[in-house]
Amino acid sequence: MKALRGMKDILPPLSKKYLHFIEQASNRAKRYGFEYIETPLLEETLLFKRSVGESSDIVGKEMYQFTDKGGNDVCLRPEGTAGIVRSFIEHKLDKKGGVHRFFYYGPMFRYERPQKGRFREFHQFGVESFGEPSVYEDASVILLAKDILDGFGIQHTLKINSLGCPACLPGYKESLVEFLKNEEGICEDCLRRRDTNPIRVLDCKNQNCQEIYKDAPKLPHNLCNECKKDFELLQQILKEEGVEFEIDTNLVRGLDYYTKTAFEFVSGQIGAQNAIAGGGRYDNLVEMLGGKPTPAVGFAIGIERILDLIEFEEKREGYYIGVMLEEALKEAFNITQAKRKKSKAVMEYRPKSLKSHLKSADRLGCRYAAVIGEEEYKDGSVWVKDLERKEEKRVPLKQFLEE
RNA sequence: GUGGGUGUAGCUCAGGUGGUUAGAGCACCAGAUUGUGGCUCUGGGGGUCGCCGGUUCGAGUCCGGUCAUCCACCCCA
Repeated sequence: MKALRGMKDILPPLSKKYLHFIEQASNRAKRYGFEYIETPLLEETLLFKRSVGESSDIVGKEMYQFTDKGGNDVCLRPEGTAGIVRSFIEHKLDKKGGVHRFFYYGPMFRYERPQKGRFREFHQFGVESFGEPSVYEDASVILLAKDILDGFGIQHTLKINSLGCPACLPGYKESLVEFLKNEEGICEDCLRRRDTNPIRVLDCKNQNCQEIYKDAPKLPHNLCNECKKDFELLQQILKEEGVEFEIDTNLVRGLDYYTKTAFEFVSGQIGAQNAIAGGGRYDNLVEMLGGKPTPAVGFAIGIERILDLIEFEEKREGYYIGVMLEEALKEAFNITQAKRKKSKAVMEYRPKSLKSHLKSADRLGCRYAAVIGEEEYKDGSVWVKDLERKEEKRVPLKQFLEE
């Protein structure tokens, strides 16, 4: 038996790195006022069709979708935002008013061809902020993402763009479609996009298309006054915070729910799948899913892609406890349990040579090796060596337990 | 969904034109050093050579298929 294609077990030492990341990222999110939320991995298919959008590749061809035994059309979540918005509305937080900030992490599922940095089951850490229309919140969310990346010393480039709002985006789409109609030689995908979701042509990877779109109308040049003001203020805030960024007028993101601010953090060190975090504002989504109109902004970080970029070394920690004679086992087990009340303690049940114990203690990453040999057994003491400082001593059991 | 690379020990990989019992290094266990970790030396345990089929007296080696994996396209975190 093997794990399914594109699905990976996370075992040590990688799992240590994983936990470490979650811990650090969670702490940073809490500093910004975000609280933990967990929603089901399985949701009604309709939720993603309505939010992520049927024209997106994610919903169009990458969902793990099936009918459950009750006849419900369900699917494994391909992303985190939709479920949280559903939960936000279901628990009537939209009616309650005020600002609600959540962070989450966990597995997402997309049926894609696996590749470097791309798996069918992958993990995201993300945040969602509801109820705050101020562009300062967009900036906060971006700064939080950057804090997390910087905390791990991850090199990155930040790209930002503004997609506009219902007041200006439709007009832009029209002028873009008009432009596309007069051009020849655009790829088949783009022809399809022109009819379903025209702004998606902007991030087409086809070089020929990009050549053509150089003359296309640009998103930031067609914003309404409010969107324009916000986009400018966002840039100003970022500059004042010393954040480097570039404006990518072709950044549109693959999920249909984004409005206004869109951003992406990319890394040049992890292969073709270079987006390590992405997000933006989605002021219409709560309403689209049946809630009271509520502005919102958030991002998601790809954990696997981050883990590829961070170094994590565990320090020597705790006790290794072993015996050199069978009779001392019970005693050793007792002190192991006692030590576990305060620190890490691992015990070897097989009596063996001191040399062999030290080797094991070293390999297990323990700071101290405590061994009971014949002499210690006789006079109720234990031999302890600090593997880091290379200092050793023989102490009475009682004293050892109090250390 | 499309293209290319790769599947031999826990890991990294050798195994010209088919030929006896399939190898190395690292890792693991033990001993040298009978109470001192990372070094050295010696010994030991480990393999359905991805899987199925074909060719052949004989296949790790050749052929076909299949699966897995990696990388890229695409898409995205």
